[in-house]
Amino acid sequence: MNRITSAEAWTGVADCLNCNIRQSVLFAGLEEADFRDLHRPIDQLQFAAGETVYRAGDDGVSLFTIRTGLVKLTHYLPDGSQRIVRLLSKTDVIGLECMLGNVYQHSAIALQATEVCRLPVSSVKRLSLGNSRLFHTVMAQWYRALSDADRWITELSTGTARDRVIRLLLWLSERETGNSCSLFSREDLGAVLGLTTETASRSMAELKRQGLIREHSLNQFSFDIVALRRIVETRVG
Amino acid sequence: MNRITSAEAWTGVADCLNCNIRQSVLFAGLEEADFRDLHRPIDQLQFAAGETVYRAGDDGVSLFTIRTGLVKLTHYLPDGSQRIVRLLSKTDVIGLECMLGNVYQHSAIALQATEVCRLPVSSVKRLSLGNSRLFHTVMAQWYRALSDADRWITELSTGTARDRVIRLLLWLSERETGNSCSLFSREDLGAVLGLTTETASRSMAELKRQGLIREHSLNQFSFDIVALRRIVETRVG
DNA sequence: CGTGTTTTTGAGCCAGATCAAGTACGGTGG
DNA sequence: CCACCGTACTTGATCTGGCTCAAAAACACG
Repeated sequence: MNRITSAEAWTGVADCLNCNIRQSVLFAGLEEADFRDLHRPIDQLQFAAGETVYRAGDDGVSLFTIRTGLVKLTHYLPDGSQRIVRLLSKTDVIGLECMLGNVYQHSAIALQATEVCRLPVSSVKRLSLGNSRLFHTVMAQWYRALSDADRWITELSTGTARDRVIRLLLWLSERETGNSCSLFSREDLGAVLGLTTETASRSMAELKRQGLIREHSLNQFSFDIVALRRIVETRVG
Repeated sequence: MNRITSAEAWTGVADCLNCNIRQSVLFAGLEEADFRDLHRPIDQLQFAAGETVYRAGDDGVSLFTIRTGLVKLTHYLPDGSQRIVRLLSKTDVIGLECMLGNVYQHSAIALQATEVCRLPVSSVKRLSLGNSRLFHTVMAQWYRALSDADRWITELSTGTARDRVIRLLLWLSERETGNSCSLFSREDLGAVLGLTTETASRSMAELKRQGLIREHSLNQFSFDIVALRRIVETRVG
């Protein structure tokens, strides 16, 4: 297997000790000595929107920490359609499952330009046993993934199409700065929310018409977070 | 806090070394010496259907390994209704989140008569750091919870009401012996599948009428697993 | 500037929600 | 033992949000 496949761009060897998002990242708890222990360097890679980080069933030899961007994990259904089971962004780890199994459980595809650090599973396994802080960080990543999955079920798979769209916009805005977010294709939007592409499109159009969201450039939206939150939280009351 | 609350029955101190489901359980990897290390004994508790194991927001001081039975994790929505986010059974661990946070994230309620072992979080934390097998087992539990959540999204929150019901029946039969399962109230059924109670009821009635499932006693169903599987897997083709 | 792709919009239909009765069941008390 | 009651389940009638099928519009790209 080549280090640099057609679908990715190697952008350098990571300098973890001086990482600018280090405090929130998997290797936060490591000491200089630990890094000397790593036999292979940590590579930084870059993916354009639409490029594949890994495919379900691939040999799981690496974990990835997302530095910037947005990645979808998809599960393909027997009929060929996809259901997106998670969206991951800054400081999330993908591929954690290969600390246990041998292969990736989902396909991971970038939805925006995305930068990641690639970590060898073997090193993470070895180091996390002795290092209580890394152990804790790894477990925190599991917890985070599970919490996200719970939110996915309660917020993005429940309620009307309109509400689901709003909750997703709010969710996206949490991981960006300010009251805006950048969205992706209507097809992916539908696959996230368990709706058809048409319904996803209609819901967006409706929100735009009502002035609840504004699109200043292609798929770049801004909105009044408080107002939107009020809409989806006010049920009965 | 009392060791035995009104909603639970203490049934003895667990003898983990001779546990009959030990190979599949959290403390599988522990040695005799480790058990001597535990300051408090491991209690076994029993819950009747409908009783609460813990509530969302409670202080998370214990993990529970399920020995027999079925437990729902629910998330209450602002309007007072519930959405069930996971169903757990034999060898599953609930309350894992309190290895990181301080409180339980969901309410855990028994759907059937349920036996559990109660493990002090502090011990699991302490032991899992030094013991590579326990570390691995704990992580495997996270993985399992996450895989279940993924199935929940793709199988139980997607497709027609009928298909969802069938997938749930198949899911339940996996964790029981043979081609049968015991079900629970229609209200909970709806909360699992994201459907109304009425639709859940109608779907069950329809399956009965079509002879695809048989109810030999109250909420005890048997069916042809292969036939049901064919129904939900055959989409397009 | 034409061609393929994605998004939007329209019209009609249907699955599931809602509202409303009716029925079965388990428990309780006379 | 039976009448009564509360709860859960079932069934019916109607309504509607989202799906389906189809076409137009906007856009991306060579």
